[in-house]
Amino acid sequence: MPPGDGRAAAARTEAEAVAVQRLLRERLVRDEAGPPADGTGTVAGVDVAYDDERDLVAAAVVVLDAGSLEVVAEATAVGPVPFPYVPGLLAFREVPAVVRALDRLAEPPGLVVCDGYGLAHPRRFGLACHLGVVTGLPTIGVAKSPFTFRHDVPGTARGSSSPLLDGEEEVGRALRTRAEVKPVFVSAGHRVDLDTACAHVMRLTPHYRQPDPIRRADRACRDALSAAAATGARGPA
DNA sequence: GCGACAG
DNA sequence: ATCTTGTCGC
Repeated sequence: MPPGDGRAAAARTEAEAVAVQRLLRERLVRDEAGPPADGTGTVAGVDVAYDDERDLVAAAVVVLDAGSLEVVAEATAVGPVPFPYVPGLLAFREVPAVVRALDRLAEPPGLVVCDGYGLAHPRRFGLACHLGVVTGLPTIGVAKSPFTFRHDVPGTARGSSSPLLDGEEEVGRALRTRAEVKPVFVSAGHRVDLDTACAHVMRLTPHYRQPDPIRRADRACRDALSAAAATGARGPA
């Protein structure tokens, strides 16, 4: 499917969503290393906030220069909530608004960092994989909890990691981005391998546990949601 | 069947 | 995700 064709990934029921995942998964590219984590190019963070009372979802994309980590572009999108929260089907709730926000950028980012999982998923097709296949962009997932997977506690030094395991299979990595602080859970998405994903996450976490682009996107989508809720509007004026 | 379960 | 004060530490 062509990049930006978000509607092709829509679903109304859980069974339909699972079927869509299985179809989209065939388009997942796993044999590319991904953009080098050497400070060149741009990296975007995406995140979404909800107001279920008002049936509003707000997505934000914040694009940073990969070297300086300064913001070079930003976009948001607001709309109705398209799908309930179902573990394993988060993408159907988040991806449509994120795709609309990405479409508003003048230039596509070199890498997209998602707040959630990629291959670390019951059907190996988490949010980051889904967004990557739908947009064609390289993606990785960075989650704050281990979901259903197990892992040994990594060393306490920044940069220590241990495999995130589904049985014997390494589906991601518990990566300590700050000494003495809970690790984050990194997994590959589309067109990026796990080692490269972890290297990017290290570069993107000079100060905090979570990658800078994610933190900025988190703030931006909350702001966009507040503005939309106050106005009663579903788009910028 | 029951519980656990990214955001 | 979201509801929410103070508190500890750099």
